[in-house]
This record gives sequence, C-alpha cells and structure tokens, in this order.
Amino acid sequence: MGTGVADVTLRDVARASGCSVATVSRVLAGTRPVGAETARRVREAAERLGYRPNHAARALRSRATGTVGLVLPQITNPFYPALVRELTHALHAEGRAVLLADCDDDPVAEAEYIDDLLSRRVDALLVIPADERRSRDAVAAAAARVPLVLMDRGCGPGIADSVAVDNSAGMALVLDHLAATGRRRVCFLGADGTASAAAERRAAYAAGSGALDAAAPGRIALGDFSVEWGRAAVDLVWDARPDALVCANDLIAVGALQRLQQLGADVPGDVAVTGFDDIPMAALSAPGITTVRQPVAELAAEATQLLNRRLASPGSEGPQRAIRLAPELVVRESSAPGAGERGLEGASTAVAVS
Amino acid sequence: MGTGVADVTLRDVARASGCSVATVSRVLAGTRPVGAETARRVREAAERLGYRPNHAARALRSRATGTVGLVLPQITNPFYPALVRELTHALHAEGRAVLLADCDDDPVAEAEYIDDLLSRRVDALLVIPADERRSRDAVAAAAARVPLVLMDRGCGPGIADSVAVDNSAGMALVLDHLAATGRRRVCFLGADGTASAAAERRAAYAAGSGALDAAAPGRIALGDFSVEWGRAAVDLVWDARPDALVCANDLIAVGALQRLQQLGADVPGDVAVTGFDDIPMAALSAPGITTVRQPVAELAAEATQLLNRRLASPGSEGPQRAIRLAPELVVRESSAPGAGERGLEGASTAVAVS
DNA sequence: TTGAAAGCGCTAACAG
DNA sequence: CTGTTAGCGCTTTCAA
Repeated sequence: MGTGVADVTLRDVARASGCSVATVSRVLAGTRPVGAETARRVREAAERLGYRPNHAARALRSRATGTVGLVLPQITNPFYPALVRELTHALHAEGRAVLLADCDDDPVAEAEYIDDLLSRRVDALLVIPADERRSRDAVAAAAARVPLVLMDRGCGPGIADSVAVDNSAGMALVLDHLAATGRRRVCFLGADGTASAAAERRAAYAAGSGALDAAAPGRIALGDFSVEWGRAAVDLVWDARPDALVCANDLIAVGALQRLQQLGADVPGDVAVTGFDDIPMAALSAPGITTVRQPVAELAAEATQLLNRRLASPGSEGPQRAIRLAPELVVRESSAPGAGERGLEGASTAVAVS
Repeated sequence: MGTGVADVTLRDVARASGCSVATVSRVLAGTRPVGAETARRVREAAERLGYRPNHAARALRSRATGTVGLVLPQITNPFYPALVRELTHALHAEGRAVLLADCDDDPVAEAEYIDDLLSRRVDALLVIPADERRSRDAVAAAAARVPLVLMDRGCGPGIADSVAVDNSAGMALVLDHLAATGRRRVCFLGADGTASAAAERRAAYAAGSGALDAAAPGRIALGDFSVEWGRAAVDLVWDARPDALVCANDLIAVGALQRLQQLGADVPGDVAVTGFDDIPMAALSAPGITTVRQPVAELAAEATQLLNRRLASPGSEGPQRAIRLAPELVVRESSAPGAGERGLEGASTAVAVS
C-alpha cells in the first residue's frame, strides 16, 4: 500500500558492492565479461537491496524498450484470443513485453494506436490489419520505422513480412474430405470483400469444387464473417438442396447449423456443414463442426522469429517474407458420412486428420 | 522498410522554432503558460518536422510511464476478451497504454509477470488473480508499490481495491425468474474451490433456493467452471428429475444443455437451464441460454476510476474500496415458461429484464 | 514569459 | 577486466 519505497538504483548497488556503476551494469546485463568474485559481490548486493532495473532509463540509453506492440481489429473475435495467448507467451519467453491495442475494426483508430506505439518506442510491431485497403498507409509508414509483421490478414503486397495460414490448402482439405465422404452438391457460404482470408477461401472453393460437381463453383452466397450471415445464407441456398455447406469460417457455420436445425434438416444426414479456423465454439456446438484448424502456436512462433530476424540485422533489409502455414482438418460430427441416422453418437470428439 | 529515419527531438524543434528546449517542452506538454506567438511557431515546427515525443525519456524524467499492466489468468477464457476490450479502450481514452500478461492460470508465472511489469515501471496494475490464495503474496507486494485494482475475482480481504459483479444479486435474479415461471425442483451445477465467483454463487444459491423448494439447497453438484463438468454433472443430478438446472457459469450451462439433448430431454419443456456471465456462446447456443450478464463496460469504467483516484493522490492512502456492480438477467429460450412445445420459436432473441 | 542548467538511471565508448 | 566520462531526450527548478 502507499507510494512504495524509494527505488534502489545501480549506484546504490555499486556503492554496496564497492565497484563502479559500469561494472554493476555489465554484471546485471551480462554485456561483457566480469571477474567472478566481483560478479558474485554485485549480485549479492543487488539481491540484498532488492534492485530492480529501470527499463525507462535502459530504453532511453540503449534505444530499445524490449517491448512489442500488438495491434488487432477486435479481441472479441473468437479466433484472436488463442492467437494473442500464443504471441504473448512467445514474446515473454524472449523477455519482451507486449503492448496491446484493440482498434475495434476501425482503421482510423488503428492508425492512431500505431502512432502511439511508435511514440512509445516499441522495438517492433505485430499487426493484424483491420482493413485490407484502408490500413495500408499507416502500416506501410510504421513498417518504415520498425520491424513489422503482418498476421492473419494481408494488407496489399510488398508492405511487410507476413504470416498467415494457407487458406487455399485448408479449403482443399475440406473439399477432399467432402468428396471422399460422398458429398457432391456442395455449396459455399462465404464473405465478400477484399480481406485476404475472404478472398483466398473464396478462390480456393471456386478452383476446387468443380471436381465434385460442375455446378458447384456457381453455388455460392457471399456476406460477411458472422453468425447472422450464416443463418441468412442458408435460406438463400436451401432451394438448391445442397448436401454440404462449406462455410468460410466457423461463425458462418454456427449460424448455418442453427438455421438448418430450425428448418428441421438433419446434419450431417441430409447435409454436411464445415467451417474454418477451429474456434472453441466449433468443438462445443452440437453437432461438433468439422473445420480447418489454424496452427496458432506455429503462426505465433513464425511471427516472432521474423521479428527477431529483422531486429538482429538492423538496416540490412533482406527480402520480404510471406510465410504460409499448412492447416489441419478436424473432422467432427457435422460432416460424418453414412447419412440417415441422427448425429447423436456421442459428445463432440475431435478427430485430427492429416 | 529499413532502419527508419533519425528521430527528431525536442532540440530539433527548438532550433527550428528559434527558442529553447524548455519552452518547446512547455508548449507541447501544456505544462505552463507560453506566449501565443511562440506557441504557434513551436507547434508549426513540431508538425513540420514530424516530432514525436520520446516516452522513454519522459518516463525517466517524470517517473511516470503512462502505462498500465493488465494481468489475467487466461485470455482464452471466453468471458475475458470483452473485459479486456473495455479496459483497453477506457485506458487508451485517457492516454495510457496497456501491457498485457497472460499467466496461463499459473500463480508462479503470474508473480513473475507482475515483477516484470513493476520493473518496467507501470504506473498501475489491473489484476485478475489466478488463484484466490496462491496469488495473494505477489499481489499484496505489488499493491504496496503501485496502485492496484483487483478485478472479477477476489484475493483475500484487505489486499487492494477491487471491482466485481455482485454474484449474490445475480443468483437471486435467476432464482426469482425460475420461481416466477413455475420451476420448483431446481438444482445447482456449480464449482467448488475458494474462488470468489464460485463461492459466492454457491452461497447465494444455498441461501435463495429454499424459497422454491425446501430440498433445493441440497440439490447441488460441484466441479469446475467447464463444459466437460457441465456434461458430467447432468448425469449426477438427473435421477432427481429437476425442472431447472442453475449453472454457476455459461460454460457449465453449455455442457449441461448438450448432455440433456443427448438424453432426449426437452429444454425448456422438461427442464430449464440457466448460466452466468453471458459469454457470446450463451446467445449462440440453441436454444439460447438464459443467463446473468455482467456489466462489462461499467466494470472496466469503475476499475479505471479507482486507479485514477489512487494515481491522483499519491501517498494519501484512503480506505480500500470493494465495488460490486449489479448484473442483469438475460432471458432466452432455455428457461422459457409454458412447458411442452419444443423450443424452436425463432432465433435466440435476447430479452433484457431489469 | 523565457532560457540555462541540472539530472532522471542507465549503457557505451574509451582509457587504463 | 574495470573505472571514468559522456550523454540518451526530456522535465523541472532557478534565474533572468
């Protein structure tokens, strides 16, 4: 309680251990070799006095704050918490701290947050852009000042290093699975707009679904990445009597499933439903939703690795990298083969394939 | 791309506007009155040169970083993203930045994160403790150094200011609603342990359910706050043929609902199900789950206000405050009255009561 | 109202 | 290996 004790500084430790501040700094930061006995004395004194380095001073002097800014569109988007978790863990493991900014899907707020983070001298920036187009200027400007990695969504070509899931590969996994389990009249419930996830998944469906049925590439309905759209979309395509609904993400799939159940359709007996991302709700929905799991931990690891590479070689630019990670198909009840019987064979048991 | 431009400092602005750094500082920080014409020239120069204050230097000098640490148990707990969102927005609105630490439900990691944040000279700390008991020492020590507000969960009495929902009031809302809709054989699916949410909700059920049925306070099953437990708990209480399952949080309710549907029970016809928290899944479940909504934005506002109060009067301790906010009952299909007919009257339409 | 000067706590040259 | 000497960029006395 209260104002806290007067802080103990390097000088105090130096005095207590009978050597210079520089030596103490070297011992504690491990910058350069120091005599064993001196080092011991310093450490002992630091411990005893309860010394805590002052990061502000360190940052001012060494021009590095040990801090990374994380800018994202909406922490309440159910896919992001897991990603944030992995990112913060990966960064903390390297001794960095994470400044979080949720820009509420607003590119203007996003630009302000980026500006503020830069002003706070973050060493690097991790950005999930709010908008493919309208985020571009702010992101490009920021990328000119600090190492910056784009995650999950694109932001135009040539802006910065980026890490994302391979959306095409994911969609191919879904289509292969549906083909293998005898579905033919597939149908796509997607999202329009230029966001990379939306566009790539759309394109992959268009490219791959023709193998199941010549008319499949034409059976698409485009809205946004929401449950509401999933519900509405079912009504638009139901007349075509599809035997599978390929949804561009899990939220759409959840909505579609709800509407199908309202209509009295049997999932997966009459129609299979698949999602994308593997948010928690996909496993907890009844029936569990077959989906494409993003390799979240690996995405985070790649992103921090890219940052570290840039951080290590300041100036020497090197080519931009766009890393795409292969996703994994998670088969659940919503796409079980063998139509007819109601899908009540058990709780949502995830089966990882591939 | 690249290393970024050499930073422009106060000195540069001073030179460009023909006055001293002190004056520039005063103009830009608005600390003291400055001649109108001078101020204009300074601002113009700062703008033209693209001056960005260096927060590290400012922090070193003024002993305030404008930064708040947010420590939480698990960002993937579906209740927290909304809270994090509101907290970051509230703090950003005051010009503060948020350092995020997810301690993965581990009190040891939590203590380390708190230590690191303190070392980074956060002005204040917002903590959702991982464990009622084992978080106590680290939290108490931190509270002695900076203003600290406990959120959502308690951490023993007399540790720090705290903000949370009024769990008892929430449980009372649920019980009143069930009573009003004719439910009598109610049953509680809760969580054991000392965590305040678990204990308070448990106690409130014990205190209030007797009014419905003398045996109700005895019909309880205790596990943890998970979907899995919700599923399992149904099997433990189903023999008692309850007409309502009062769950200690929404995850338990989701699990209970799944198991009930597997058992062929009609919800809400045969049995009502209620949750607590109003996580997104509660609305999206089918049927939608009646639950107690935590006033997330208000919780965040109260917490930042408490911080500001402490920040404003350093030293003058003042009494600790424990703020409890009244929750709101959200009635959905899972507790609809008039038994019998299957709950398919429409999408999950939320009806806010009280 | 403004400027000069001191110094926050630390690290980085540069000598020794 | 260690100490001395300069500051990092800013805010804040203290004088003018």
